[in-house]
Amino acid sequence: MSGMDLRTVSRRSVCDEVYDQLAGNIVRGEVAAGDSLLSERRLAEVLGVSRPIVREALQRLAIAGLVEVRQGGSTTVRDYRRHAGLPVLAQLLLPAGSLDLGVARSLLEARLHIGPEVASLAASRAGAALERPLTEVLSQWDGAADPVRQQWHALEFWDLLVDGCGSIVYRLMYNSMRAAYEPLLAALAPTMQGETVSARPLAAAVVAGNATAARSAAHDLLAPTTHVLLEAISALEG
Amino acid sequence: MSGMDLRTVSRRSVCDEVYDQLAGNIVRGEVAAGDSLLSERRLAEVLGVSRPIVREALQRLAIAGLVEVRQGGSTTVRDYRRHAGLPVLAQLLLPAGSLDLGVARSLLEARLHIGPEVASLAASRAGAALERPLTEVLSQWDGAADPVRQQWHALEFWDLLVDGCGSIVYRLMYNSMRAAYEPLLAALAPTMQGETVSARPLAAAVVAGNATAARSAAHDLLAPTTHVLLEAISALEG
DNA sequence: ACAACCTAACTGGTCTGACCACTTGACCAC
DNA sequence: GTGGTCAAGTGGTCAGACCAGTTAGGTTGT
Repeated sequence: MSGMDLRTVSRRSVCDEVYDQLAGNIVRGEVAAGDSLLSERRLAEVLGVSRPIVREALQRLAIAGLVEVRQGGSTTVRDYRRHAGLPVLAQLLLPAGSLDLGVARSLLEARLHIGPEVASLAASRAGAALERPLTEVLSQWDGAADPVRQQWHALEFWDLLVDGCGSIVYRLMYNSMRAAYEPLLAALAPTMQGETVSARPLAAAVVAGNATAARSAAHDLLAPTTHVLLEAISALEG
Repeated sequence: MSGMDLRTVSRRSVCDEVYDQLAGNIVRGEVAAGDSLLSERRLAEVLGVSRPIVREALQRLAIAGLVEVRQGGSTTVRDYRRHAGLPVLAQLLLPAGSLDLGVARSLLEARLHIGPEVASLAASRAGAALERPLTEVLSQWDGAADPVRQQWHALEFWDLLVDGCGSIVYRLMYNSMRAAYEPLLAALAPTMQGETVSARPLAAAVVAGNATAARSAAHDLLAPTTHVLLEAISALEG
């Protein structure tokens, strides 16, 4: 049994499919901002689904900020750079199955800037209260066999820090950024492996309640892999 | 005509109403994470709308990360702290018409930490290219009669900086944070008025391409109002 | 020619009722 | 216990209809 490596089956509904197709066309720029979408009835016909399903997908696009729906008029594409929320990052990072390098760079930069702040806040606000959960996650992290499993524990580690920093804004940011990152996790796990050894000093600083030490420890953890990946991106861009 | 102060009529659809009711119940904690929602048919009956409308609202809740829908099983409430994206901030900041002070504090802190970074990046990446648009917005900002109009120009000012920083992540964060802030804009405008005088030095540093000066200028702009508001929040909390 | 009006043909918004696919839990046989 | 079976309830999808708002083009009056 232990070697079977099962995972939950993906159960994509028709609505998911429609949403992904439309969202993909928008973020890949195949329809420009201001353009009108086909009418709901036409879309239903073209996609071979019923109109309620098209509408459900359009509702999702609308609250994501990718389209604007007006009764009587046609549904138009919005400029996602101006109106979309952070969760759209996931679509932008992997627009057509391949990584968008500019988006990836932007994500790495933000991580490097916000991560240390989160660690600092967690140290001053949660401090010793994080001792037990952090050591628990750290031991699992060290014990993890392959880099992918390590990465999952790394995310859980940051999850604790983000909770500890007591900021709902950083919490929600983390959720959106994590959701964008997870599809890449397996591919990036080997590179990220270097962060493992720096986690203990960070945890120690946080538990000690030393905000400045936590900030710099977090920077020390994030900076090396950040720079490696940024250089790799520069190289790929030519 | 000039004194009529018209605004676009709000045209709330039934679906919007259902969404707001359900989202409000969730973020106000009136239903706990893990609880099951009523079935779609029951909700339709209770709310007096048709099932397709209930479904559209549920789709929106689902991609917002507030509920989880599973075919065959019941729709359950998720822990928004763990799964919701940044746009939910808008609902959390004004959950029942009155401000949530903890969320507001968190938002102010994040603004103070990220704003200077955005200014710094804009200085090093856009620099002189921002001269014309920034001076234009600044003149409008100064010329604005009342504090509310000033705030709208202030947002436009930051809009330019966020564009100039060349980071899609900060751009999307800004969109979500701005959307949460806008309903409060009128109430906070008098307090924010103090930021007006600090905008010119910030613009000058950015246009000069001086990243460190831009960072500190942005901090000088944001810090005073941030501290005033944080103290006001502390006072209100007792 | 021009302006105002009006109508027809779109658009999205909502409803109804039906059927399918899936999950759950209870019951039953082994 | 273990596994099979089944019924009830859930979400997933569909079809077709009608309401409500927008838009464009034609009509009318001047």
